[in-house]
Amino acid sequence: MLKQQVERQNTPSMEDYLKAIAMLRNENKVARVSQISQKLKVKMPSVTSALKKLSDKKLVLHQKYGYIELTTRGDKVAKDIIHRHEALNRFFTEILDIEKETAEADACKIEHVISQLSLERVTKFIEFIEACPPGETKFSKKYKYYLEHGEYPE
Amino acid sequence: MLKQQVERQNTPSMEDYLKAIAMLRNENKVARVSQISQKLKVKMPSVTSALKKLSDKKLVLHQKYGYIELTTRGDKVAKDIIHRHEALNRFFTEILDIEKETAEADACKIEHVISQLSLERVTKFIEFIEACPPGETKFSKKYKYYLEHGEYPE
DNA sequence: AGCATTTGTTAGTTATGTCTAACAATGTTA
DNA sequence: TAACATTGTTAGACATAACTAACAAATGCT
Repeated sequence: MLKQQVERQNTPSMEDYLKAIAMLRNENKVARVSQISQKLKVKMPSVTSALKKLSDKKLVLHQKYGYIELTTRGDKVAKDIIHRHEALNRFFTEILDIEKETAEADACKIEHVISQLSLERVTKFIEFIEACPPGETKFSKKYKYYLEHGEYPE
Repeated sequence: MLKQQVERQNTPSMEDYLKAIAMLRNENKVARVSQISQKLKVKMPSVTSALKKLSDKKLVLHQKYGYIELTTRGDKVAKDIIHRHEALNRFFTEILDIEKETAEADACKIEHVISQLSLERVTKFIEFIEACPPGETKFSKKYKYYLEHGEYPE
């Protein structure tokens, strides 16, 4: 799988910028400084300086007043983060039954720090729970019952 | 429960120091600068300056060249972090079957960023899995089978 | 007691990553 | 096209949290 190559010389902040750029590109076709600024809730000069850093690291293409694009490498990193985010988000909402906003917020933090291995296991765990065979009541259903009543369903 | 009072005006770094002090106190009776330094893998001047900050915030008691103690407030914060750590660690090792070192490392990161709500749900989830009624094979066993064989046990 | 070692502190540097204020380029529109 | 608004950049400040080098206190040993 070789995901190691993609990992952890990037700070959480850098990862957030890459993720934002990738998401804006999908939504709007182009990423602009103002939009990244809005999405990440930082001021524009922070974006400019982050872009400089990411350019130096060959993760984005950007020249003064110009459009912003991810390099192939940047895109790989962004996709990896988005993937981590989605796995965690699913785990929190679908398995732990956590409300959307909290799940989002937690995924946004944890995606930057969780190890590849744990993420893979989380993914497998979701698969496992969803793959529950027809005869049995889904674990998630049982868990939700347990959450409400404090004991196993009959 | 009022755990909110205890949360998130403390940086990850501060939380690490408080945790280390609490743990050393339990192991050794006294926390010393050199030991905190070793445990957190930072140099001693970093510890000194962190202690100054924590003193200002009334989380530790410390005077020059003297012993280091947690205040009541500091102790509460430390206990909360240790509790988060333990819950996450159990989840990773017992539920996801992740190896000790990775589980530890991930818990150490995630304990600083996970929300109270998600942590509570993780705890409940562990309870739920362990509380599996006598008749049924434990979920964790089934999951481990699934991990190895890629499909549900018969 | 006196010297050496260990432990702790101070001062000052560095790296991130944010911010504000001021300026510059771009775009819009009358 | 000139004026204005929006967008982006630069310069410089600030906070956090680490570091090294140099010094000071405490401890241990003979």
